[in-house]
Amino acid sequence: MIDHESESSLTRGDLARATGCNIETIRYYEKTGLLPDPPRSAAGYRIYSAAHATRLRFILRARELGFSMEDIRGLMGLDDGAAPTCAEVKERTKRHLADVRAKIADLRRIESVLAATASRCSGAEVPNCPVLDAISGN
Amino acid sequence: MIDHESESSLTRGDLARATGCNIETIRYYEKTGLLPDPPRSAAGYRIYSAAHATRLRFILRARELGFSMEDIRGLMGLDDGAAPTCAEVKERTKRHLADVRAKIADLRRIESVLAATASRCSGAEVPNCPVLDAISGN
DNA sequence: GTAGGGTCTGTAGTAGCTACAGGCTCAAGA
DNA sequence: TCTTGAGCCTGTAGCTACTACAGACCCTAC
Repeated sequence: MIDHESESSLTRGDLARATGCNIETIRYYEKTGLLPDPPRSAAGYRIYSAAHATRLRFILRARELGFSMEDIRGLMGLDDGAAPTCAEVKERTKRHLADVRAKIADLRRIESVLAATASRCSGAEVPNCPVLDAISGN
Repeated sequence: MIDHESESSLTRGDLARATGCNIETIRYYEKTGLLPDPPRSAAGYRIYSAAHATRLRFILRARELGFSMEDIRGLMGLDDGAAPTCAEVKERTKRHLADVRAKIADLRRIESVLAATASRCSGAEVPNCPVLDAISGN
């Protein structure tokens, strides 16, 4: 059906394998507009090009860096139709970086509480559990 | 309807105010079994006791520490019907602590990439954006 | 009596996927 | 040529942990 000799003509499965992305995720990104609807074969099969693969890799990398789909839409200029300026990208990145740092701070606080209470715990079959007490606020 | 002079007879709104928990969240916790179904007044209004408030505070504190609802169910002995031993609690806490540390490590990796790329970004209206290049893998 | 708040139920929405069911299509082997 | 199995198609439901309604009921105070 699809010419597999041409390197830039991919089925959904091909694209999934080429990018390591779950095949259902690709459909999801299309549904939400992160990926454009690809052209179809006569039988209705999606036909992806190398450009789709490049764009999907961008999305996946941005997701690895913790950007939300909303952020990614912005980074790709899908929110207002125009490619964002470098200044806009920097602004978005800085906002995201601040979020990441806030999350790290939260988790560190949690970590220290957990580590402290777990270390006080004998692990024996005693009635008083320091972990449960700590959660209860005793 | 409900005797507000007795300190351990609360409506859903009372309980929400007393614990700082969203009123809808209380219903959600009941639906999922984290909180027991309270008795009802003649008109069908829920009547909570001080025990409910204590239990809800435990749940909220555990959530603050990042425990999942599944974890909390375990900590309260709702998964197998019996209160967990101290050893079981310690084990759960250690597993959760490992998760938290893994998340911190992830976020730190993300943070360093974001900080490095953002700092390379001029913020000018130039065509080449170091952030987008970094995401693209260039 | 009535106005206002509170409460009740059920349902739908959020993010970011993931996992089917049931049907169609395609390529390869007998 | 027929069949078999893999792949693709669509729509829908599930996940976590909530949150936000609508529309009906109830309770209290004036």
